[in-house]
Amino acid sequence: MMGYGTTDDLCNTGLDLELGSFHAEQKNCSQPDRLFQPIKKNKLALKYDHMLPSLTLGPSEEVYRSIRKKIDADLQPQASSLSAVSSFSNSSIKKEREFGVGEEVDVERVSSRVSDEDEEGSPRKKLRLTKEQSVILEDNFKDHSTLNPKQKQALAEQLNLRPRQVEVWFQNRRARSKLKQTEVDCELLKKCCETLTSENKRLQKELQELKSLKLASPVYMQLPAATLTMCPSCERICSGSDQGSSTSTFTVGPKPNFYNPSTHSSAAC
DNA sequence: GAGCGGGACGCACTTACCTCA
DNA sequence: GCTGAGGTAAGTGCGTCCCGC
Repeated sequence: MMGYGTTDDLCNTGLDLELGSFHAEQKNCSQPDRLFQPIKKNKLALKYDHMLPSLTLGPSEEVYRSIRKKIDADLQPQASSLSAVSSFSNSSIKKEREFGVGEEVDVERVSSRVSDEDEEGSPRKKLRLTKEQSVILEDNFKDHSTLNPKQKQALAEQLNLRPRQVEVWFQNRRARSKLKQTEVDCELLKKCCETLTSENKRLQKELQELKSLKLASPVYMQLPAATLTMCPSCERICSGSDQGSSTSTFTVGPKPNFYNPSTHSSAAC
């Protein structure tokens, strides 16, 4: 996202933090996605799918365990690295993942928002993505922070996850990214605020000094202000028209930082 | 062409689970 | 073993956009 300048850049030339542009970027990215319309499904059915009684043709938990044991023994060496290491902490959900990948993909084509909750309505369990899966997802996120349905599907197949899981991961990743960016923005604004505060104090002080100076010696104040410059190193105010002339300089103290870089020339001192 | 309903999608907020100190 | 904090996958509700009628 957008290039951030240094704190100094921001504070000296105006604030340009572009807060919120991440959002805009997201929106723009997501627009083309909608050109691709997947097969649609009734919204209500979608929303309450997980509450409907379900008929499954899968094995019971006990049967599953025995089958699982055998499959583990038979297929362990051939299992893909991704599916083998990625795991839910709950065996029943693990069953769903490892037995029904092909079916799940078909279901997801119909709806990307079907709950991952298993048919028995058991409480959700947490999937931990493997390091490899995370790395691949991160790589894809670097390329594009949003996915179109085709990309989602492809990635899901590559990672042996459900498209919904890929979608959720991207959503959460975008949220994390935004949060992180907000923190960075916040820090920048803080620093900027501090800089402006100190600058304000300094200017107030200078104003006070100039006011007292005006009262003390009104002579040089009769000169047009635009013709006055001050060298910060030697602390002398010079008339712009006769720079270099020692007769027209005024020494002011203690340390008024009254200096215009655009008109300043070190030769004036 | 305007209006409307529905689907898809993203985001904000929240919950629930897991890990670790 | 218990506990609280932090991380994160997943659920929910809402707003917006697009499309078909």
